[in-house]
Amino acid sequence: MRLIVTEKNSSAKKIAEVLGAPAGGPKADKTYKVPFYTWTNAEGREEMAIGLKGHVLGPAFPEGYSNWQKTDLHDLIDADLIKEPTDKNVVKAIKKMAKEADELVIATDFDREGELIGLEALEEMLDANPSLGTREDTAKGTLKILRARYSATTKEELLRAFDNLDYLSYPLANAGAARQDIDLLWGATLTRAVSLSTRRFGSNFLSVGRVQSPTLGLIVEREMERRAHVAKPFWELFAKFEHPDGTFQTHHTVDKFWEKAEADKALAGTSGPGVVKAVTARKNTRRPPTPFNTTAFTTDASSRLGITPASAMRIAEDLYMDGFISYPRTDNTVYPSSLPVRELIRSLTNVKEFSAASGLNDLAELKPTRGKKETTDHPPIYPTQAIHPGALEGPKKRVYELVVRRFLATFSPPMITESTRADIEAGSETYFVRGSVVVDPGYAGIYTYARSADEEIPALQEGQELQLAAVPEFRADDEPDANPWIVGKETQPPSRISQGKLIELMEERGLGTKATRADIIQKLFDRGYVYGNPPIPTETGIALYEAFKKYVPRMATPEMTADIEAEMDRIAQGEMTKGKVVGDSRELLHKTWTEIDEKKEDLAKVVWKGMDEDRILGPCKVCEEAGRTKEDGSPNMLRIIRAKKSGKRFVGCSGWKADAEPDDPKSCDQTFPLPQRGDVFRLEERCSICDRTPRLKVQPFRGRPWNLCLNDDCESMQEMKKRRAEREAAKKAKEEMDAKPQPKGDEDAPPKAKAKKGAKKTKVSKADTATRGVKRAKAGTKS
DNA sequence: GCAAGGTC
Repeated sequence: MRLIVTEKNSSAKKIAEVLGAPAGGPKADKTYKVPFYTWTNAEGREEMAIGLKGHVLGPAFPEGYSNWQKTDLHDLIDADLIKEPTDKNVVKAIKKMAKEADELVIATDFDREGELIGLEALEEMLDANPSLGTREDTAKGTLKILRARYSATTKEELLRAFDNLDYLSYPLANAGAARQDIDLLWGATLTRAVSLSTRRFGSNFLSVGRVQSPTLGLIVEREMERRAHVAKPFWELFAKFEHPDGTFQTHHTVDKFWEKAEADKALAGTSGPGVVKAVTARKNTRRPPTPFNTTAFTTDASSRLGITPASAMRIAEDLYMDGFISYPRTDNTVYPSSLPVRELIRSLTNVKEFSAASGLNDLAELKPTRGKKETTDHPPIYPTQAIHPGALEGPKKRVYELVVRRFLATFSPPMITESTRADIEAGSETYFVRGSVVVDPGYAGIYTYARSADEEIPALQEGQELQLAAVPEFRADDEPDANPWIVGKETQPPSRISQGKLIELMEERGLGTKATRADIIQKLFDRGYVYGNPPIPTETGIALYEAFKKYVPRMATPEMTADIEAEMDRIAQGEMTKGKVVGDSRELLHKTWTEIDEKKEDLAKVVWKGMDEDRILGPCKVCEEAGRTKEDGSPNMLRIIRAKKSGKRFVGCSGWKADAEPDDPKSCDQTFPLPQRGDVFRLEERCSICDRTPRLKVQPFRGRPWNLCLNDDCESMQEMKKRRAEREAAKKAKEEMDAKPQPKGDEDAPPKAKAKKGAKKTKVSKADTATRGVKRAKAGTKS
C-alpha cells in the first residue's frame, strides 16, 4: 500500500478525491478519530491518504527540569532536548497505517515547516515499520523518501505534483528543527530568568521571546514617541466665496501658519472679490488591489470591517472548514495558473450581491493583478464556492463578502478619478480649493470599501470673479471656534499602531509567520503587556521591553529573527549543520544569562516600578479637598490593592494609615469595590464626566469590555444602573412566573422561599459589577 | 506555568 501523508485533513481529502477519481472515488474512514481515505489506483494498487494536524512532534525539556525555582538555568541551556508528540491520536493513527505501507509519500505543505512536519511523521512511521527504513537513516539523511510538492490543491496541480515526485529535503527540515530548539532554549531560559527575578510565578509569569518581545517593542517605541511629543500650536486660514451653486470654503495656500501674527497678517491682506487664477484638472488611475495573502486579508478585515486580526483569522478558519474560502494561511499574492478562475467568476457574479462584477464574464482574457510575493505554500485567499452571503451569519457574512469582493476586484479595471484644484487670489493672499470625482469606479464598483466619496466643487473658470461670503474679521483669541477665518490647532503625536498595521509591520520586519502573527499579538494581551484597541502598552510591558532592550537587545529587536533566518538558509543549503548552529546558540545563551544574572536585581526593580505604576489609577479627590498630600507634597493616589486575607481586589487611597483611628482626619479611608474578574485598566485618571474619581475599562474574560467610573453617582453610570435594574426586574418577574404553578393549598410558602432566593440572586447579580469570584487573580495588577 | 510554529 502506498501511504500519502499530508499536513491537514483537507489536503488529504483533496488528494484522495483527485487520485481516487478513476477508481470511482475514495472511501472515507477514521482511526483514533483521525480521518483517512483509501482507493485503488489504475494499476490496481491500494493507496491511502491521511492528514496530520500540523506538527507531530515538538521539542521539550526532559524530566527533571520542570521546577523553575530548583533548576539552574545553565543546566537548562545544556539540557538534551527530547521530542514530544503534540497529538497522541495522530501519532497512533500514522503508526498504524505505516505498518501496512510499503511506500511513503510525504505530501505536507510546500514550505520549510511542511518539510519538518513531514520528517516528524516519517520518524514516527519508521519506528512502527522499520522495513521502510530506520531512524538512523533519517538522522543521516540517507533514506530517500518520496515528497509531493504542490502549491494548490487543485486537480491540475495535484496531478502534476504526483507525476513529478521529489525527495524529502533533510537539510530543509533540519533548518526548521534548529529554529524550534533555539526558540525553546532562549524563550524558556529568559522567561524563567525574568519571572524568577521579579518573583512572578504561576499563571502570573512574565514571558519573553524572539517574536513577542520585538513585537511589544513596536508598540512601546511608538508610545515613547507619543510621550516625547511636544504639541506645537499652528493656525489655519479659511475663506468662503460666493458662487451661483452656493458658497464654498477654501484654504489658504500656506498649509500651516506657525505664528498667529502671520495668520493675522494674511487675514488682513485678504479682500474681495477673489479672482480665479488657475484651474487644473488631473486624472488619477488607481490600480486594483493584489490578491489576498494572510497579511493583506487581516489588515483589510481590521481597517475595512473593524474585525481584529485574531477574530478575522478565526472566522476565516471557519469559512475554510465550511468550504467557502481557500486556505487562509498563505504568503502568496499570485494566483497559480491552475485555478479555475473563469468558472469561479461566473458562479460568483451569478449571486445578486456580486453582480456588479458580471462584466468580467465578457472579457476575452482575465488578467488578475499580482502582488510582490509569489510563494509555494498555498494560493492567495480566494472564494472556493459561490453562496448568497445572506446565508451566512454575523461577521462570517462580512468576511466572506470581503474575500469575494477582493477576488473579483483583482480581475477588474482600475478606478479613474479626476481631481480639480483651483487657486483664487483675494487681495494679497491666495486660497485654493480641491475636489475629486470618480469618473469610472472600475474595481471599486465591486470592492466597495475602496470607493472614496466625491468631493465636488463648483464649476470655476480662470478669470472668474467671486465675492467673499463674509468680511474678514478678528475675534478674541479665547474663542477660536467662533472665528470662521482662523482656526487654531496643535500638532498631534504620532497615532498608536492599529492591530492591522501591527501585522503589516511584523511582516515587514520578518517577525512571526502568516499563521502566528495574530496569535502573538493576542499573547501580548494575555500577558498584560498591552490593553485596548489600538493596543496601548501597560507600564509593566514598557518596563519589561526597556529592560530587555538594555540587557538583551538581541531578544528585544528583530535581530535574532534575522540571524536565525540566515542560519536556517545555510542549514538548508548544506553549508552548516543543525548541531553546529544550535551549539553556537547555546554558547551565546550561556554568555547572555551570565551577564544578566549579575544585573537581575536592577532588571527586577525596573519591572516592579512598572507594575506599581500600573496599579495607580489617579489622584484622590477627597484628599485633595481635605488638603492631604504625601510627605513630598505630591497628591495621594488611588490604586488597586489586593486584600491579603480574602485575596480580593479593591481600590484604596495611599493616604490611608493602617494604625489610624477610624475618623482620624489625617488618614483617608476612601475605598471602591472592583469587579473581581477580568482585566482592569485606567481609562482616565479623573472621569471627564463627573470629575471626581478615576474611570476604568473592564475587559471581561469573555465578552465586551465596559467602562466603569468608580463614582457610583456619576452620570456615566446611570445608564448602566438603569439597565442593571431592568435586567433584575426582568429576572425577578421571570422567577415569580416560575414560582406561580406551585402546589396549591400549601399557602404561599414555596413561592416565598423562591422569592427570597430570587432577591438574593439579584444582589449577586448586582455584585456582578462589583465583587464576584476570585478566579483571575492576575487581573488585578493592571491599569 | 516556559517559545514559536503548525492545525482544529
